Amino acid sequence: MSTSPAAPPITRFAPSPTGYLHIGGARTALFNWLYARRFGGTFRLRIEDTDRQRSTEDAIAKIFDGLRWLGLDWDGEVVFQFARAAGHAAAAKALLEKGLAYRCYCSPEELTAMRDQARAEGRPPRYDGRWRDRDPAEAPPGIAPVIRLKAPREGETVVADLVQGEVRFPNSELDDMILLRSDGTPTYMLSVVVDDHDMAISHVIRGDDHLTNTARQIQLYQGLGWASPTFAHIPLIHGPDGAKLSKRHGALGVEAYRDMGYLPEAMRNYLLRLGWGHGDDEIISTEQAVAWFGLDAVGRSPARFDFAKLDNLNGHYLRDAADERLVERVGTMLADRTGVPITGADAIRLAAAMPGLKARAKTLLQLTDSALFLVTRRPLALDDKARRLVAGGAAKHLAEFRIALAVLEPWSAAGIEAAARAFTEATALKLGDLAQPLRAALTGSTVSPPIFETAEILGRDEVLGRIDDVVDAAFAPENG
RNA sequence: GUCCCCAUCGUCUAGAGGCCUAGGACACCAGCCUUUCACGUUGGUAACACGGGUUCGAAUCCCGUUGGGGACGCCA
Repeated sequence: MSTSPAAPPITRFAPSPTGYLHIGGARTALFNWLYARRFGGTFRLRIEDTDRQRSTEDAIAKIFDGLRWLGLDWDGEVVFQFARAAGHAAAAKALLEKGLAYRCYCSPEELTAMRDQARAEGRPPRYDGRWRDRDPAEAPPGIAPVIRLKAPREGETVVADLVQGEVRFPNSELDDMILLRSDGTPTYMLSVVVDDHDMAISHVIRGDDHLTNTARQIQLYQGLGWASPTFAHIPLIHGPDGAKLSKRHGALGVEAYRDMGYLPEAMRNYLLRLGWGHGDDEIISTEQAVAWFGLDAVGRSPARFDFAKLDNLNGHYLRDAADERLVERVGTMLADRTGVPITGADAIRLAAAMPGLKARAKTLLQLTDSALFLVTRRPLALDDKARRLVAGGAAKHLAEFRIALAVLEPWSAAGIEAAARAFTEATALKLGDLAQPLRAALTGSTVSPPIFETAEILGRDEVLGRIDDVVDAAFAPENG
């Protein structure tokens, strides 16, 4: 059934630290992590920081944070690619000595002109190999050369991909790529190949935007005389508009999802289902995913990112989450919101209300919103719908019901409910006629956890006070 | 433009020639439950892009068309 590797696989996630860890990268990391964990292998992290201009410390920190938040732990030390530049250059030199690479003295301007002209003439924009067989003696003075791979011009290069199948590229389509820049630093193409080889990476699982690169990289492996790793190119995640989700195009960093109140386990489940499936299963725990994951079930078509489904999954995991964990998160968020730390009676109320609250929220943000009334100081500001509910006769009923509440013993949800039912029976009201205004008075809203339970949690003094606030406002002279 | 990839409900997907009058999930609509909302539950709307083959038989295989996406940097 599931194709298992001959030996424990070694996978890697190799982001470039030029921004945050975006959602597509997160999924790539997840798949690599899952594959390694599934087959008892190793999952490594390599920071591809060879672009010194654009790599930043901040971006590196964000990648670490993002992976940690997602719970994707890596094995061994993080490899920083730039630190290995000398080794990359050595590989290029070796190729040069074998006659499989050459110096090219074209200036960047010359190359741009070459590409522009090709495009203008409807030809593919590629380097024409003008220095491939030219005598280095003809080199113009004062120009530092780049080193290019002398790639085969005949035949084809085939990528045997675990997801995409066998993909063939005519070698005529692949030009002589640059290995070493004129300043002697290695390019991405050279670095990945050398590093993946040196790190003994067995499976390269990455976005399929790298598929064409793979053909070139295979040429490099061949030139270096190394065996290629196994490749698996997973389809990209697209935005709602169907275009590639990238840093430049609407992709959010994982920390944005964290801040929007999504749980890491929900993210993992959602990302897993984008491009991978296991029959009709939808809710898949990470443990289950580790047991089931395989590259043969990865689809080949791109998927669009859909917040509605993420919300649904997050709601599920929220309901599943331990109350203490949610209390801690929501407590912090409430404190940020109100500027007052959640302690004492507020903390007790929040903890008591959590089971009822979490059943109704899709995100931690919503959960925080819905918990706000618990820690808000009187008098509460009622929203429009709530205000309408306590207008007129309802306030009178509340005032009357308050009398019963004031002497109710013991103070419990069941007791309050019994009192409410007795009250409505005696006054020929429907339970909702009392419960809804009560909800409005106690929570300032028309939506909340079960109101009798909520009343118990709030405590008698607070409940009576909140009722008084509403009743007083209703009967204040200026309000008629 | 050239090369490469993709194509099942709005979205994520199941489907590896007959089990498909195409299944599930999200979203949406209606009902039930109910003190509100949510959960849960019942039912509903909704898809094999198109055209040719191959075959007794095609969502599944082949070709083409169309549509979408990706790659074409001294970025990664």
